[in-house]
Amino acid sequence: MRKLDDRLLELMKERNWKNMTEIQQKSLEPILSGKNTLIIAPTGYGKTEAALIPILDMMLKTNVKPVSLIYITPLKALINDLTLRIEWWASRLGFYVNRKHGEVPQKEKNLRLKITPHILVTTPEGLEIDLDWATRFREKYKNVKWVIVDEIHELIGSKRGVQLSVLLERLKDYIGYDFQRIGLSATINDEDLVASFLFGSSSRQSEIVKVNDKKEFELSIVKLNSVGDIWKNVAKHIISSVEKPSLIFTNSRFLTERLHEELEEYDKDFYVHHSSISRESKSNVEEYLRTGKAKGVICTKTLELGIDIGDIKKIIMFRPPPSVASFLQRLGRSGHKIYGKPRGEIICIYDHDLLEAYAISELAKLGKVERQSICKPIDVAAREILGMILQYDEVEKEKAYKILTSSYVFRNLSEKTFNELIEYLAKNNLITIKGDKLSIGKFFFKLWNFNRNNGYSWSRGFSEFFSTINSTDTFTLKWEDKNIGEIDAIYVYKHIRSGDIIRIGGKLWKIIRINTSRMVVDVLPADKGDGEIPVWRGDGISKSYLLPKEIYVLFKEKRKEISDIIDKYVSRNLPLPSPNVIIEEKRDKEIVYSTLINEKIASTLAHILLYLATSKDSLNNYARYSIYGFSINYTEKDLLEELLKYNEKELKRIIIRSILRSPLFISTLKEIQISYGKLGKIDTKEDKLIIKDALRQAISKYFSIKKTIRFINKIKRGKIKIIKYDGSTPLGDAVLLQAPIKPWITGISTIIYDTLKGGAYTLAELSESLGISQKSLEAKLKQMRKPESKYRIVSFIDVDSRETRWCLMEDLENIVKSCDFYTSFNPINSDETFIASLRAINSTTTTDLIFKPKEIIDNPEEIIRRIPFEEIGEMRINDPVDPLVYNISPRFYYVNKRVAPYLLLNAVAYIQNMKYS
DNA sequence: ATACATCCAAGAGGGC
Repeated sequence: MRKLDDRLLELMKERNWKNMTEIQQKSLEPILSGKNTLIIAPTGYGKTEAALIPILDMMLKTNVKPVSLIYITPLKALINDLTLRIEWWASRLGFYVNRKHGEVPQKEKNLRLKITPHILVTTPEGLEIDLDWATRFREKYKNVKWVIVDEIHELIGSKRGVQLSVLLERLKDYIGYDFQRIGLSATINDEDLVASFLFGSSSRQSEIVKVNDKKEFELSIVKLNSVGDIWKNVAKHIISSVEKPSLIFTNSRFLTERLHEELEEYDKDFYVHHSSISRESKSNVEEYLRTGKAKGVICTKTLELGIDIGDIKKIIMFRPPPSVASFLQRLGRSGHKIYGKPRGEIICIYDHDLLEAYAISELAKLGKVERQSICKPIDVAAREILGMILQYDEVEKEKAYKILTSSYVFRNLSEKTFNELIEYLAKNNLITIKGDKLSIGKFFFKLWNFNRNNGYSWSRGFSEFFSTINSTDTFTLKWEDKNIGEIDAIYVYKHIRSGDIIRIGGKLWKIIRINTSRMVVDVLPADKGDGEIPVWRGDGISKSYLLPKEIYVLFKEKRKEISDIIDKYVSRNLPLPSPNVIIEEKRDKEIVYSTLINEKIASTLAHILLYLATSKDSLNNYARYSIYGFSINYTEKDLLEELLKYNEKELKRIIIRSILRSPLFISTLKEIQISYGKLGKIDTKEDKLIIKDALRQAISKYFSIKKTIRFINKIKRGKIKIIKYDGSTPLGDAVLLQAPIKPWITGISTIIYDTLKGGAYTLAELSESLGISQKSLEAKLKQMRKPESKYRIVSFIDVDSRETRWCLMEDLENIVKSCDFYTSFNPINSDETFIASLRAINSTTTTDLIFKPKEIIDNPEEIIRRIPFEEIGEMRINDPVDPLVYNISPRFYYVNKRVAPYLLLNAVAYIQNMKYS
């Protein structure tokens, strides 16, 4: 074996290294001989040094010029950590290191132009920015000899990974050198796939090195008694089982907060960590872990990967993780020292939790991990074409196509699709095609605007162009100048009012002010009160495809750990759960088909049933799906049976149509259309390219057409048996716990109706949550208050904020009674006398009614009786002694007389509020 | 009661 440079050996001594770890030794040879290398080992095995040390050795031995090495890693926190770690070695050898991500101070970033770093640590987005936009620094990249991609398993299945794979090809083409590629990864299923993905068009020899991963771990699985207060039981159990310091993983942000609320009753040394609390609070919590202050930290996936958080004694998982990969990552956060054995516990609540827990632990022991799937998102190709044009000003078609197809992901992108794509981009003026040259189109910098405040309402910040991650609207919680956390905008609009107490980051906060234009909620610390925990909306975590198969094995082997569940089937004379049996359970409002099934097949079937139900029934239908089956709330007919009548061709058509109707497809469409430069409504003819791409992306993520057809064929042939049962099963119960899916209804008024339901919103809030401009929304709202509207709405004045709010007519009575709008409908003085001026629709004469607010409060029916027409065209109030009131009185248009009393009270409350305060 | 996470302008020119 080649001898490492003496200076490196010295440094190892300085670090007190007796030996290099196994993975470090194994990596030396392939890297030193210039091979592209994929290094696979669990966290904590020293993978970074395994790649770094041989590269530093080569850097010492050859006369390298900066930038020599690019180190790419997916998280900002990792960049900060790694920079220090790399700097330790590099600075002692005379090499400069620089980091780049969105939160690095400008000053530090500017430094790299003065002193070019030998090693640059950044994200995929950071590389994108440099190639596309950093005109000067880009030149320095021409010296790059090595690229390391860290945590590659985190990138591979996502658009970020696709983006990176193209970027590497762009880099290679730009510098004209086939640099050496090194990937670092945790245990993965398909090593060869990851390798091809990373190595792309490089013609270097390649090698995969890995350590024989010991799958040893200590794991206990407990099921808690669900009698009594389940939260108290969980808290008590955790208190008895926790070992300082522990990580307590949950599967949602809500649950981390909820669990903390219970645990802090027993012990103050528990903390919360998830993505919606501020960076500052997160780093505090991480510090508490390292210093030993924290007994336990309750967290989500945020702590699955990332920076060193010290020695964790025990991992507690509150309900099973969604996949084996995630289980191993979570467990791997304990026993971090190389030969330490990870120790953990899974707390189960439901029967199916127990099934998943045993299945996951079994799979982990067998060394089975989920396979990654790579899809071919054309929207990312579009972005990369644009990136190349930014880089070169002008790019030949041929060159753009060649670079794209040299990446592993787009290797099969046909010339036809490529041409369709660039012609479409040209049509939308994102690019201009002149002969065989592509250049930037006049719409590009309007869409990707430099100054969002001066831009059009639809324009995006230019910086967003570099990221493939789409972000949702959120409000930032601020206490004075400090960021506390973030809450979904929709949740703020629907549930938060000033004065409320909320719980976030494990602390209570009082809402002081909601600023919708700055998207900021001002809060103050509160020390008591029942804090409401916000709900954040995500995509839904899908469960591993390995689970239903492995759970079937557990049942086949009649494992004693799940004997309670087996008994429930045996005692009901039912066959044990299997992929070959569907138990059709008639439940309260829905039919549940319980079985063991791939989640994507279940999802496809649920969507088909929903589609069939909505075409027969109403818009109130919903369906559910999970690995335990699917359900539909339509009981008139057996829709699954009906499905068996169709032939394969018809089936396929129905499946596509159901998918096109699903919110999953629609949101995918909305997400990607911006990359194509398409704003507003999609046209089924004009925008076929986007529709096709969205359909393919949605299908690969959420559905499975082929497998579903095969599944239905199996039912037809009797290979899958359907058993009707007039009762319930544990798997059926699991299906009913899933959130229902609802049809996407075209037609803006239904969407407005759905959004308004149960609440009252301002125009700005509605426009924000619906993504419709205020102007067109207002026109629609005015239409919807007219008597002929299917969904009747009304507006009133929110006296506290003096804004107009809109709500459903049917909801007004409840809103009047709710404490949220108390001041808006309860006049300060209800003994004053007012005159209501009413005009009928299409009439010019007005009728006046004299009333005191008190009379309305006491007997609203009386004033309704005095109104001479059913529908009021215009209504406002007057004061017999103060004629000015008429001018400031709010006007109400198209009001049904049944709700008029409430609006009169609203007008009085508003006027008195103006007069007296 | 419900369903996670990640990312996001360079660099010239002016003022002190």
